[in-house]
Amino acid sequence: MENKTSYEKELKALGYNIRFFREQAGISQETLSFRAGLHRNYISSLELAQKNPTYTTLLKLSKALNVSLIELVTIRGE
Amino acid sequence: MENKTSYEKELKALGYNIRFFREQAGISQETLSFRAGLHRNYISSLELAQKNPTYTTLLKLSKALNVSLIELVTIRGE
DNA sequence: ATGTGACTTAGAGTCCGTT
DNA sequence: TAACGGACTCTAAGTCACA
Repeated sequence: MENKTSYEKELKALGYNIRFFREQAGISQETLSFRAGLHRNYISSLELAQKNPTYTTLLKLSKALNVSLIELVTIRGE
Repeated sequence: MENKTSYEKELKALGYNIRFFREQAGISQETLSFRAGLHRNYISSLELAQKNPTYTTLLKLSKALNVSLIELVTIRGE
């Protein structure tokens, strides 16, 4: 992907949150990928902020992690 | 697109909200498209729930409409 | 168990014209 | 002004191999 200029901060926060909630749930990327119906490598890319997910993908992730969409996209620590 | 089964409801709510906040702001699809840096026809498709925007596109819309992302995706009236 | 690179294909997003 | 159509371009998203 590489969208270095626009919304880099938001994508990084999203990736950080996905990893945070996933580890809090004590599950691997692979397990999350099963639950969300996404590919394991794609989960990895999202956590590393290398991809820009679609709205429905955000919904899948929020459902699989059992957190609200707002929590998923919240920018923490600033 | 056509994703009739999954997240149809959420996409319709999003489209409805975009239109609602746009009309509340008293601006045309074209004006909104300028502000958001998106194409006029694409705004139309989103309002009609025919497209599934990316995360950064949601952010552009929320910024252009001057509403929070949460307000944009809230499912009302049920 | 996760990251990366290369590749493929479905769909996001643009642009044209017409209703 | 908005909806609709088709034809595009680019990237989201899926799959595989290997580190």
